[in-house]
Amino acid sequence: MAYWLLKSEPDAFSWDELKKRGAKGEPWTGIRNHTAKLNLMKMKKGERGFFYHSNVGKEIVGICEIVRDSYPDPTAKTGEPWVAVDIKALEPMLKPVTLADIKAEPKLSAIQLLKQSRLSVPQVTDSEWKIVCKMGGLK
DNA sequence: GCCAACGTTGGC
DNA sequence: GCCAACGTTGGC
Repeated sequence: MAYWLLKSEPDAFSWDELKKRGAKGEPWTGIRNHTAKLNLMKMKKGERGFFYHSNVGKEIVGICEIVRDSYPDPTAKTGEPWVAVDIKALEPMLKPVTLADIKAEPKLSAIQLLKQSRLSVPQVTDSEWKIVCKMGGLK
């Protein structure tokens, strides 16, 4: 079981909007970066990710679940290699975990979110996942 | 194949 | 609004 972090600017697509999609979820399209694409391709149905609001908020607001393995991104031009997955909202953080919180936690100093701040789909390790869940008030 | 120029992302 | 990081493009 791998864990992920999905960045979204809430002005473009927020956690609340994802929640409104319900169990059907939402296609996660528009990734145009090869590192992020490789991560999308590794995602398997049933795996989980943190939903992070970039720019506005800068905090992890909830947990989402991958509900469909990667498939060709319908918003890509023909012949382009980009892929998408579908995700749905699983549960909100009881307390959002901010970027400042993450930076202030020594155990999270190696998290890819901090190491590669521009990567829109970084991976999260098992131990990082547990720490952030705890910080967010979840078991 | 190198590297300068440029564009984009995202934190501050 | 600025700037650092970094990916991409294009000239050589």
